[in-house]
Amino acid sequence: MQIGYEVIWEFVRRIPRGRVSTYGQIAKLAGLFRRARFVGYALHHLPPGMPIPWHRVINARGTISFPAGSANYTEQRKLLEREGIRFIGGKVDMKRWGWPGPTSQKSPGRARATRRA
DNA sequence: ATAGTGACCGCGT
DNA sequence: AACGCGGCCACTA
Repeated sequence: MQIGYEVIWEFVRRIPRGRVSTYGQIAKLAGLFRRARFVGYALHHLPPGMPIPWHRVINARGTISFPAGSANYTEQRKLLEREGIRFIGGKVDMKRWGWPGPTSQKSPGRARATRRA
């Protein structure tokens, strides 16, 4: 259970504040192409107190993977909204808050003329 | 060693 | 848009 998780945590740590990534994307960045589930496992085994922004990782559908209403769900959503991420119908607009990748680090919100109100 | 279970994903109804 | 299904793979019983 040692090796492997740390690599994933490292990438999760790079997700900028106010943005979100997906299990699949993190897996891809870490060189684990089809292993999104492994990323979920890595976060599940994340030691308490570790300075890793685990809450910035959600699933590809733009929703939180915990059961709605569960303590974990509430916690993760609170942390994300605290960073300015908005939920619409329980979903996050990945076009707007999705993290492009390690190279790009633009700030959301002010962004594009995606004439969203 | 086999079978079941997940903080998943993407494609086809 | 919501659901179902198969693919993935580490971990546990």
